[in-house]
Amino acid sequence: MQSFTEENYLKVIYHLSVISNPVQTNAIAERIQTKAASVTDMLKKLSEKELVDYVKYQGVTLTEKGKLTAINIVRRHRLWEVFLVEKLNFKWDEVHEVAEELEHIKSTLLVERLDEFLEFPKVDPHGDPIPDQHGNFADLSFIKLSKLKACEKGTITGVSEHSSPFLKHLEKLGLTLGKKIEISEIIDFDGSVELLVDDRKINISKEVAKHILISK
Amino acid sequence: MQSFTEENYLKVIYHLSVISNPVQTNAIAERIQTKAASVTDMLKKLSEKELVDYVKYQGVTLTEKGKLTAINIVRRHRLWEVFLVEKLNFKWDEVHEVAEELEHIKSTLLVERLDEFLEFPKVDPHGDPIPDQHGNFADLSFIKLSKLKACEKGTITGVSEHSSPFLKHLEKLGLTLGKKIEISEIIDFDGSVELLVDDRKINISKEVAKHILISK
DNA sequence: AATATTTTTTAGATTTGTCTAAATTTAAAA
DNA sequence: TTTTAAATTTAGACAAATCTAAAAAATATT
Repeated sequence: MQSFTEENYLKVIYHLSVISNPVQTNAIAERIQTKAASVTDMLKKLSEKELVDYVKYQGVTLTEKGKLTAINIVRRHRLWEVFLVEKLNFKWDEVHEVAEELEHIKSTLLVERLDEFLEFPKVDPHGDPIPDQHGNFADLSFIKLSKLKACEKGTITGVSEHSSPFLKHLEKLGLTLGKKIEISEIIDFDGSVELLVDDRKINISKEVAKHILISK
Repeated sequence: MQSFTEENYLKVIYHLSVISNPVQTNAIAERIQTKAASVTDMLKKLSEKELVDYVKYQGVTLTEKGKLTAINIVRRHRLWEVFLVEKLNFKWDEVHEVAEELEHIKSTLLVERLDEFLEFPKVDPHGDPIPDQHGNFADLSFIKLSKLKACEKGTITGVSEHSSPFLKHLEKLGLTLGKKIEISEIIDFDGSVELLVDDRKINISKEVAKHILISK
Protein backbone atom coordinates (compact mmCIF):
# COMPACT_ATOMS: atom_id res chain seq x y z
CA MET A 1 0.00 0.00 0.00
CA GLN A 2 1.25 3.46 -0.84
CA SER A 3 1.10 6.63 1.17
CA PHE A 4 -0.72 9.74 0.01
CA THR A 5 2.66 11.25 -0.92
CA GLU A 6 3.92 8.22 -2.80
CA GLU A 7 0.70 8.16 -4.80
CA ASN A 8 1.22 11.77 -5.76
CA TYR A 9 4.71 11.11 -7.01
CA LEU A 10 3.53 8.14 -9.07
CA LYS A 11 0.74 10.19 -10.60
CA VAL A 12 3.06 13.03 -11.50
CA ILE A 13 5.65 10.69 -12.98
CA TYR A 14 2.90 9.08 -15.02
CA HIS A 15 1.75 12.41 -16.45
CA LEU A 16 5.27 13.61 -17.15
CA SER A 17 6.17 10.35 -18.91
CA VAL A 18 4.02 11.46 -21.82
CA ILE A 19 6.31 14.43 -22.38
CA SER A 20 9.69 12.91 -21.61
CA ASN A 21 10.87 9.43 -20.81
CA PRO A 22 12.65 8.87 -18.50
CA VAL A 23 11.27 11.63 -16.30
CA GLN A 24 13.76 14.03 -14.75
CA THR A 25 14.12 15.00 -11.12
CA ASN A 26 13.63 18.71 -11.64
CA ALA A 27 10.48 18.22 -13.68
CA ILE A 28 8.97 16.26 -10.81
CA ALA A 29 10.16 18.79 -8.26
CA GLU A 30 8.45 21.60 -10.12
CA ARG A 31 5.15 19.74 -10.46
CA ILE A 32 5.08 18.59 -6.85
CA GLN A 33 6.18 22.03 -5.64
CA THR A 34 9.13 20.67 -3.73
CA LYS A 35 12.91 20.61 -3.97
CA ALA A 36 15.01 18.33 -6.18
CA ALA A 37 16.68 16.81 -3.13
CA SER A 38 13.31 15.69 -1.78
CA VAL A 39 12.47 14.13 -5.11
CA THR A 40 15.71 12.15 -5.13
CA ASP A 41 14.87 10.75 -1.71
CA MET A 42 11.42 9.71 -2.82
CA LEU A 43 12.67 8.16 -6.05
CA LYS A 44 14.97 5.93 -4.04
CA LYS A 45 12.06 4.88 -1.91
CA LEU A 46 9.78 4.16 -4.86
CA SER A 47 12.62 2.27 -6.49
CA GLU A 48 13.01 0.09 -3.38
CA LYS A 49 9.32 -0.70 -3.63
CA GLU A 50 9.78 -1.57 -7.30
CA LEU A 51 7.29 1.04 -8.41
CA VAL A 52 9.84 2.85 -10.58
CA ASP A 53 13.08 2.09 -12.39
CA TYR A 54 15.46 4.74 -11.23
CA VAL A 55 18.93 5.37 -12.59
CA LYS A 56 20.99 7.97 -10.78
CA TYR A 57 21.40 11.20 -12.73
CA GLN A 58 19.34 9.74 -15.59
CA GLY A 59 15.73 9.83 -14.41
CA VAL A 60 12.83 7.49 -13.67
CA THR A 61 10.38 5.30 -15.52
CA LEU A 62 7.37 3.61 -13.97
CA THR A 63 7.53 -0.15 -13.65
CA GLU A 64 4.45 -2.13 -14.70
CA LYS A 65 3.38 -2.17 -11.07
CA GLY A 66 3.94 1.56 -10.70
CA LYS A 67 2.10 2.29 -13.91
CA LEU A 68 -0.94 0.32 -12.82
CA THR A 69 -0.99 2.18 -9.52
CA ALA A 70 -0.70 5.52 -11.28
CA ILE A 71 -3.45 4.71 -13.75
CA ASN A 72 -5.66 3.72 -10.86
CA ILE A 73 -5.13 7.10 -9.23
CA VAL A 74 -5.92 8.81 -12.52
CA ARG A 75 -9.07 6.70 -12.75
CA ARG A 76 -10.18 7.78 -9.31
CA HIS A 77 -9.35 11.41 -9.98
CA ARG A 78 -11.37 11.52 -13.16
CA LEU A 79 -14.34 9.63 -11.77
CA TRP A 80 -14.55 12.07 -8.87
CA GLU A 81 -14.38 14.97 -11.33
CA VAL A 82 -17.36 13.54 -13.18
CA PHE A 83 -19.19 13.16 -9.89
CA LEU A 84 -18.50 16.73 -8.85
CA VAL A 85 -19.67 18.19 -12.15
CA GLU A 86 -22.59 15.88 -12.91
CA LYS A 87 -24.00 15.39 -9.44
CA LEU A 88 -22.82 18.32 -7.34
CA ASN A 89 -22.98 20.99 -10.04
CA PHE A 90 -19.35 22.02 -9.78
CA LYS A 91 -18.04 23.99 -12.74
CA TRP A 92 -15.28 22.36 -14.78
CA ASP A 93 -12.75 24.81 -13.40
CA GLU A 94 -13.66 24.08 -9.78
CA VAL A 95 -13.10 20.34 -9.64
CA HIS A 96 -9.35 19.88 -9.79
CA GLU A 97 -8.27 20.66 -6.23
CA VAL A 98 -11.04 18.65 -4.60
CA ALA A 99 -10.50 15.66 -6.90
CA GLU A 100 -6.83 15.90 -5.97
CA GLU A 101 -7.87 14.99 -2.42
CA LEU A 102 -10.63 12.54 -3.22
CA GLU A 103 -8.40 10.48 -5.52
CA HIS A 104 -6.48 9.20 -2.50
CA ILE A 105 -9.43 7.58 -0.74
CA LYS A 106 -8.58 3.92 -0.72
CA SER A 107 -11.58 1.66 -1.19
CA THR A 108 -12.04 -0.48 -4.25
CA LEU A 109 -15.71 -0.85 -3.45
CA LEU A 110 -16.11 2.92 -3.36
CA VAL A 111 -14.51 3.43 -6.75
CA GLU A 112 -16.42 0.65 -8.46
CA ARG A 113 -19.73 1.77 -7.01
CA LEU A 114 -19.02 5.36 -7.96
CA ASP A 115 -18.25 4.26 -11.52
CA GLU A 116 -21.56 2.41 -11.61
CA PHE A 117 -23.46 5.33 -10.09
CA LEU A 118 -22.06 7.62 -12.77
CA GLU A 119 -23.02 5.05 -15.40
CA PHE A 120 -19.48 4.18 -16.43
CA PRO A 121 -18.37 7.47 -17.93
CA LYS A 122 -15.68 7.25 -20.61
CA VAL A 123 -14.32 10.77 -20.22
CA ASP A 124 -14.01 13.34 -17.45
CA PRO A 125 -15.33 16.94 -17.62
CA HIS A 126 -12.22 18.02 -19.53
CA GLY A 127 -12.56 15.27 -22.11
CA ASP A 128 -9.76 13.15 -20.63
CA PRO A 129 -10.38 9.43 -20.93
CA ILE A 130 -11.19 7.43 -17.79
CA PRO A 131 -9.36 4.10 -17.61
CA ASP A 132 -11.41 1.06 -16.59
CA GLN A 133 -10.58 -1.04 -13.50
CA HIS A 134 -7.96 -2.95 -15.50
CA GLY A 135 -6.23 0.23 -16.59
CA ASN A 136 -7.45 0.22 -20.17
CA PHE A 137 -8.29 3.49 -21.84
CA ALA A 138 -10.88 3.87 -24.58
CA ASP A 139 -8.62 5.41 -27.19
CA LEU A 140 -9.96 8.71 -28.31
CA SER A 141 -8.28 10.49 -31.15
CA PHE A 142 -7.88 14.17 -30.60
CA ILE A 143 -6.32 16.85 -32.76
CA LYS A 144 -5.24 20.18 -31.36
CA LEU A 145 -7.46 22.97 -32.67
CA SER A 146 -4.26 24.80 -33.55
CA LYS A 147 -3.50 22.08 -36.13
CA LEU A 148 -6.71 22.65 -38.10
CA LYS A 149 -6.74 24.63 -41.33
CA ALA A 150 -9.24 27.18 -42.56
CA CYS A 151 -12.71 25.77 -43.36
CA GLU A 152 -12.12 22.55 -41.37
CA LYS A 153 -14.87 21.49 -38.98
CA GLY A 154 -14.91 19.50 -35.76
CA THR A 155 -16.29 19.06 -32.26
CA ILE A 156 -14.62 20.16 -29.04
CA THR A 157 -13.96 16.97 -27.09
CA GLY A 158 -11.23 17.89 -24.69
CA VAL A 159 -8.75 20.37 -23.25
CA SER A 160 -5.09 19.86 -22.42
CA GLU A 161 -4.88 22.58 -19.81
CA HIS A 162 -6.89 22.39 -16.59
CA SER A 163 -6.23 25.70 -14.89
CA SER A 164 -9.22 27.64 -13.69
CA PRO A 165 -8.38 30.86 -15.62
CA PHE A 166 -8.12 28.93 -18.89
CA LEU A 167 -11.33 27.01 -18.38
CA LYS A 168 -13.24 30.10 -17.30
CA HIS A 169 -12.02 31.85 -20.43
CA LEU A 170 -13.34 29.04 -22.63
CA GLU A 171 -16.61 29.03 -20.76
CA LYS A 172 -17.05 32.74 -21.40
CA LEU A 173 -16.38 32.22 -25.11
CA GLY A 174 -18.90 29.40 -25.24
CA LEU A 175 -16.18 26.89 -26.07
CA THR A 176 -17.34 23.94 -24.01
CA LEU A 177 -17.20 20.19 -24.62
CA GLY A 178 -19.50 18.99 -27.36
CA LYS A 179 -19.64 22.32 -29.19
CA LYS A 180 -19.28 22.11 -32.98
CA ILE A 181 -16.83 24.56 -34.49
CA GLU A 182 -15.58 25.61 -37.90
CA ILE A 183 -12.33 27.42 -38.61
CA SER A 184 -13.04 30.55 -40.57
CA GLU A 185 -9.53 31.95 -40.75
CA ILE A 186 -6.01 31.60 -39.40
CA ILE A 187 -4.49 35.01 -38.82
CA ASP A 188 -0.97 35.02 -40.23
CA PHE A 189 0.25 37.85 -38.05
CA ASP A 190 0.05 36.08 -34.67
CA GLY A 191 -1.24 32.62 -35.51
CA SER A 192 -4.55 33.36 -33.79
CA VAL A 193 -7.63 31.55 -34.96
CA GLU A 194 -11.00 32.89 -36.01
CA LEU A 195 -13.77 30.36 -35.68
CA LEU A 196 -17.49 29.84 -35.77
CA VAL A 197 -19.35 28.54 -32.73
CA ASP A 198 -23.13 28.69 -32.41
CA ASP A 199 -23.11 30.90 -35.55
CA ARG A 200 -21.00 33.48 -33.75
CA LYS A 201 -17.55 34.40 -35.00
CA ILE A 202 -14.88 34.53 -32.31
CA ASN A 203 -11.11 34.90 -32.19
CA ILE A 204 -8.80 32.94 -29.94
CA SER A 205 -5.03 33.15 -29.52
CA LYS A 206 -2.75 30.40 -30.79
CA GLU A 207 -1.91 29.63 -27.17
CA VAL A 208 -5.56 28.93 -26.41
CA ALA A 209 -6.05 26.97 -29.66
CA LYS A 210 -3.21 24.63 -28.69
CA HIS A 211 -5.08 23.50 -25.62
CA ILE A 212 -8.42 22.80 -27.26
CA LEU A 213 -8.80 19.24 -28.51
CA ILE A 214 -10.98 18.47 -31.49
CA SER A 215 -12.42 15.31 -32.95
CA LYS A 216 -14.19 15.06 -36.29
CA MET B 1 -6.30 24.67 9.48
CA GLN B 2 -5.94 21.29 11.18
CA SER B 3 -4.08 18.22 10.02
CA PHE B 4 -5.80 14.93 9.34
CA THR B 5 -4.46 13.67 12.67
CA GLU B 6 -5.52 16.70 14.67
CA GLU B 7 -9.02 16.38 13.24
CA ASN B 8 -9.15 12.77 14.38
CA TYR B 9 -8.19 13.70 17.90
CA LEU B 10 -10.82 16.44 18.03
CA LYS B 11 -13.50 14.08 16.76
CA VAL B 12 -12.62 11.41 19.30
CA ILE B 13 -12.52 13.90 22.16
CA TYR B 14 -15.92 15.16 21.03
CA HIS B 15 -17.45 11.68 21.10
CA LEU B 16 -15.84 10.76 24.41
CA SER B 17 -17.03 13.99 26.02
CA VAL B 18 -20.54 12.57 26.05
CA ILE B 19 -19.39 9.78 28.35
CA SER B 20 -16.93 11.64 30.56
CA ASN B 21 -15.92 15.25 30.88
CA PRO B 22 -13.08 16.08 30.95
CA VAL B 23 -11.84 13.31 28.67
CA GLN B 24 -8.92 11.23 29.89
CA THR B 25 -5.69 10.46 28.11
CA ASN B 26 -6.06 6.71 28.19
CA ALA B 27 -9.59 6.83 26.82
CA ILE B 28 -8.35 8.77 23.81
CA ALA B 29 -5.35 6.47 23.38
CA GLU B 30 -7.60 3.44 23.23
CA ARG B 31 -9.96 4.96 20.68
CA ILE B 32 -7.19 6.28 18.45
CA GLN B 33 -5.25 3.02 18.81
CA THR B 34 -2.13 4.72 20.01
CA LYS B 35 -0.10 5.10 23.20
CA ALA B 36 -0.89 7.45 26.07
CA ALA B 37 2.42 9.24 25.56
CA SER B 38 1.46 10.14 22.00
CA VAL B 39 -1.87 11.47 23.21
CA THR B 40 -0.18 13.71 25.76
CA ASP B 41 1.98 15.20 23.00
CA MET B 42 -1.02 15.89 20.80
CA LEU B 43 -3.05 17.38 23.64
CA LYS B 44 -0.29 19.90 24.25
CA LYS B 45 -0.35 20.79 20.60
CA LEU B 46 -4.13 21.15 20.44
CA SER B 47 -3.97 23.21 23.59
CA GLU B 48 -1.42 25.57 22.01
CA LYS B 49 -3.84 26.01 19.13
CA GLU B 50 -6.64 26.73 21.59
CA LEU B 51 -8.76 23.88 20.36
CA VAL B 52 -8.85 22.19 23.77
CA ASP B 53 -8.50 23.15 27.41
CA TYR B 54 -5.92 20.78 28.79
CA VAL B 55 -4.97 20.39 32.41
CA LYS B 56 -2.07 18.07 33.15
CA TYR B 57 -3.15 14.83 34.79
CA GLN B 58 -6.78 15.96 34.68
CA GLY B 59 -7.86 15.60 31.07
CA VAL B 60 -9.19 17.71 28.20
CA THR B 61 -12.31 19.57 27.21
CA LEU B 62 -12.97 21.05 23.79
CA THR B 63 -12.97 24.83 23.57
CA GLU B 64 -15.78 26.46 21.60
CA LYS B 65 -13.48 26.59 18.59
CA GLY B 66 -12.51 22.95 19.02
CA LYS B 67 -16.11 21.90 19.44
CA LEU B 68 -17.18 23.64 16.25
CA THR B 69 -14.38 21.93 14.36
CA ALA B 70 -15.33 18.55 15.79
CA ILE B 71 -19.00 19.00 14.97
CA ASN B 72 -18.03 19.92 11.44
CA ILE B 73 -16.10 16.67 11.08
CA VAL B 74 -19.07 14.74 12.45
CA ARG B 75 -21.27 16.55 9.94
CA ARG B 76 -19.02 15.52 7.06
CA HIS B 77 -18.76 11.95 8.30
CA ARG B 78 -22.50 11.51 8.54
CA LEU B 79 -23.27 13.18 5.23
CA TRP B 80 -20.81 10.86 3.48
CA GLU B 81 -22.43 7.89 5.19
CA VAL B 82 -25.81 8.93 3.79
CA PHE B 83 -24.23 9.30 0.36
CA LEU B 84 -22.66 5.86 0.51
CA VAL B 85 -25.87 4.16 1.54
CA GLU B 86 -28.39 6.15 -0.49
CA LYS B 87 -26.44 6.67 -3.67
CA LEU B 88 -23.79 3.97 -3.82
CA ASN B 89 -25.81 1.16 -2.23
CA PHE B 90 -23.41 0.49 0.60
CA LYS B 91 -24.86 -1.49 3.48
CA TRP B 92 -25.08 0.28 6.85
CA ASP B 93 -22.26 -1.84 8.19
CA GLU B 94 -19.91 -1.02 5.31
CA VAL B 95 -19.83 2.76 5.51
CA HIS B 96 -17.82 3.56 8.59
CA GLU B 97 -14.23 3.06 7.41
CA VAL B 98 -14.72 4.86 4.13
CA ALA B 99 -16.54 7.78 5.77
CA GLU B 100 -13.63 7.91 8.20
CA GLU B 101 -11.44 8.91 5.25
CA LEU B 102 -13.92 11.04 3.37
CA GLU B 103 -14.67 13.19 6.42
CA HIS B 104 -11.24 14.79 6.15
CA ILE B 105 -11.67 16.21 2.65
CA LYS B 106 -11.51 19.93 3.16
CA SER B 107 -13.84 21.86 0.89
CA THR B 108 -16.78 23.81 2.21
CA LEU B 109 -18.29 23.89 -1.25
CA LEU B 110 -18.10 20.09 -1.45
CA VAL B 111 -19.87 19.57 1.86
CA GLU B 112 -22.61 22.08 1.18
CA ARG B 113 -23.25 20.73 -2.29
CA LEU B 114 -23.28 17.18 -0.98
CA ASP B 115 -25.82 18.18 1.66
CA GLU B 116 -27.98 19.70 -1.05
CA PHE B 117 -27.58 16.70 -3.34
CA LEU B 118 -28.72 14.42 -0.53
CA GLU B 119 -31.65 16.76 0.10
CA PHE B 120 -30.51 17.90 3.52
CA PRO B 121 -30.79 14.66 5.47
CA LYS B 122 -31.42 15.02 9.19
CA VAL B 123 -29.99 11.66 10.24
CA ASP B 124 -27.33 9.24 8.99
CA PRO B 125 -27.88 5.55 8.20
CA HIS B 126 -27.55 4.67 11.89
CA GLY B 127 -30.08 7.25 13.00
CA ASP B 128 -27.45 9.69 14.28
CA PRO B 129 -28.39 13.33 13.77
CA ILE B 130 -26.51 15.38 11.20
CA PRO B 131 -25.61 18.88 12.42
CA ASP B 132 -26.24 21.77 10.02
CA GLN B 133 -23.45 24.07 8.79
CA HIS B 134 -23.72 26.12 11.98
CA GLY B 135 -23.31 23.09 14.17
CA ASN B 136 -26.92 22.79 15.28
CA PHE B 137 -28.47 19.39 15.73
CA ALA B 138 -32.15 18.64 15.25
CA ASP B 139 -32.82 17.21 18.67
CA LEU B 140 -34.18 13.75 18.40
CA SER B 141 -35.37 12.00 21.49
CA PHE B 142 -34.34 8.41 21.68
CA ILE B 143 -34.95 5.80 24.35
CA LYS B 144 -32.88 2.66 24.57
CA LEU B 145 -34.96 -0.37 23.66
CA SER B 146 -33.67 -1.94 26.87
CA LYS B 147 -35.57 0.71 28.86
CA LEU B 148 -38.97 -0.23 27.43
CA LYS B 149 -41.43 -2.34 29.43
CA ALA B 150 -43.65 -5.18 28.23
CA CYS B 151 -46.42 -4.15 25.82
CA GLU B 152 -44.77 -0.81 24.98
CA LYS B 153 -44.50 0.08 21.29
CA GLY B 154 -42.11 2.21 19.28
CA THR B 155 -40.11 2.67 16.09
CA ILE B 156 -36.44 1.89 15.62
CA THR B 157 -34.77 5.21 14.85
CA GLY B 158 -31.15 4.66 15.72
CA VAL B 159 -28.34 2.47 16.99
CA SER B 160 -25.59 3.36 19.45
CA GLU B 161 -23.10 0.80 18.22
CA HIS B 162 -21.67 0.95 14.70
CA SER B 163 -19.61 -2.20 14.40
CA SER B 164 -20.18 -4.37 11.40
CA PRO B 165 -20.97 -7.58 13.37
CA PHE B 166 -23.64 -5.78 15.38
CA LEU B 167 -25.26 -4.14 12.37
CA LYS B 168 -25.21 -7.35 10.36
CA HIS B 169 -26.88 -9.10 13.27
CA LEU B 170 -29.67 -6.54 13.36
CA GLU B 171 -30.06 -6.76 9.61
CA LYS B 172 -30.50 -10.51 9.83
CA LEU B 173 -33.16 -10.11 12.51
CA GLY B 174 -34.99 -7.54 10.40
CA LEU B 175 -34.31 -4.83 12.97
CA THR B 176 -33.57 -1.92 10.67
CA LEU B 177 -34.33 1.79 10.95
CA GLY B 178 -38.00 2.64 10.63
CA LYS B 179 -39.27 -0.75 11.76
CA LYS B 180 -42.13 -0.69 14.25
CA ILE B 181 -41.71 -2.95 17.23
CA GLU B 182 -43.65 -4.01 20.29
CA ILE B 183 -42.18 -5.53 23.43
CA SER B 184 -43.90 -8.82 24.17
CA GLU B 185 -41.88 -9.86 27.20
CA ILE B 186 -38.80 -9.11 29.25
CA ILE B 187 -37.12 -12.32 30.33
CA ASP B 188 -36.21 -12.05 34.01
CA PHE B 189 -33.46 -14.65 33.86
CA ASP B 190 -31.01 -12.77 31.62
CA GLY B 191 -32.78 -9.51 30.88
CA SER B 192 -33.24 -10.50 27.24
CA VAL B 193 -36.14 -9.03 25.33
CA GLU B 194 -38.79 -10.73 23.30
CA LEU B 195 -40.38 -8.47 20.73
CA LEU B 196 -42.65 -8.31 17.72
CA VAL B 197 -41.39 -7.05 14.37
CA ASP B 198 -43.28 -7.57 11.14
CA ASP B 199 -45.62 -9.91 13.07
CA ARG B 200 -42.70 -12.17 13.89
CA LYS B 201 -41.65 -12.81 17.45
CA ILE B 202 -37.89 -12.58 18.06
CA ASN B 203 -35.61 -12.59 21.06
CA ILE B 204 -32.62 -10.32 21.53
CA SER B 205 -30.08 -10.15 24.34
CA LYS B 206 -30.04 -7.25 26.77
CA GLU B 207 -26.69 -6.24 25.31
CA VAL B 208 -28.26 -5.87 21.88
CA ALA B 209 -31.35 -4.11 23.26
CA LYS B 210 -29.15 -1.47 24.88
CA HIS B 211 -27.84 -0.39 21.51
CA ILE B 212 -31.17 -0.08 19.74
CA LEU B 213 -32.72 3.37 19.96
CA ILE B 214 -36.47 3.80 19.91
CA SER B 215 -38.77 6.74 19.43
CA LYS B 216 -42.52 6.67 19.95
C1' DA C 1 -1.66 7.59 56.78
C1' DA C 2 1.37 4.70 54.34
C1' DT C 3 1.73 1.72 50.51
C1' DA C 4 0.47 -0.12 46.15
C1' DT C 5 -1.64 0.53 41.77
C1' DT C 6 -3.10 3.03 37.97
C1' DT C 7 -2.75 6.93 35.07
C1' DT C 8 -0.21 10.34 33.00
C1' DT C 9 3.82 12.72 31.70
C1' DT C 10 8.78 13.37 30.42
C1' DA C 11 12.91 12.21 27.99
C1' DG C 12 14.97 10.52 24.24
C1' DA C 13 14.64 7.78 19.95
C1' DT C 14 12.33 6.63 15.33
C1' DT C 15 9.93 7.25 10.85
C1' DT C 16 8.25 9.97 6.94
C1' DG C 17 8.82 13.60 4.13
C1' DT C 18 10.95 17.68 3.80
C1' DC C 19 14.80 21.25 3.70
C1' DT C 20 19.65 23.76 2.91
C1' DA C 21 24.20 23.69 1.57
C1' DA C 22 27.90 21.39 -0.34
C1' DA C 23 29.64 17.87 -3.49
C1' DT C 24 29.12 15.18 -7.88
C1' DT C 25 27.84 14.18 -12.29
C1' DT C 26 26.27 15.38 -16.78
C1' DA C 27 25.62 18.56 -20.52
C1' DA C 28 26.84 22.80 -22.95
C1' DA C 29 30.08 26.31 -24.41
C1' DA C 30 34.36 28.15 -25.53
C1' DT D 1 39.33 19.43 -24.78
C1' DT D 2 39.12 22.22 -21.06
C1' DT D 3 35.97 25.31 -18.77
C1' DT D 4 31.45 26.67 -17.37
C1' DA D 5 26.86 25.90 -16.32
C1' DA D 6 23.01 23.09 -15.13
C1' DA D 7 21.06 19.15 -13.01
C1' DT D 8 21.32 15.82 -9.53
C1' DT D 9 22.75 13.67 -5.42
C1' DT D 10 24.70 13.37 -0.65
C1' DA D 11 25.07 14.79 4.05
C1' DG D 12 23.10 16.50 7.85
C1' DA D 13 19.19 18.89 9.99
C1' DC D 14 14.19 19.56 10.96
C1' DA D 15 9.02 19.06 11.88
C1' DA D 16 5.13 15.98 12.67
C1' DA D 17 3.52 12.11 14.83
C1' DT D 18 4.72 8.21 16.87
C1' DC D 19 7.16 4.93 20.19
C1' DT D 20 9.59 2.77 24.63
C1' DA D 21 11.18 3.17 29.12
C1' DA D 22 11.47 5.62 33.18
C1' DA D 23 9.72 9.23 36.33
C1' DA D 24 5.97 11.67 38.51
C1' DA D 25 1.28 12.44 39.97
C1' DA D 26 -3.26 10.86 41.22
C1' DT D 27 -6.15 7.27 42.94
C1' DA D 28 -7.17 3.09 45.45
C1' DT D 29 -6.12 -0.17 49.07
C1' DT D 30 -4.78 -1.80 53.33
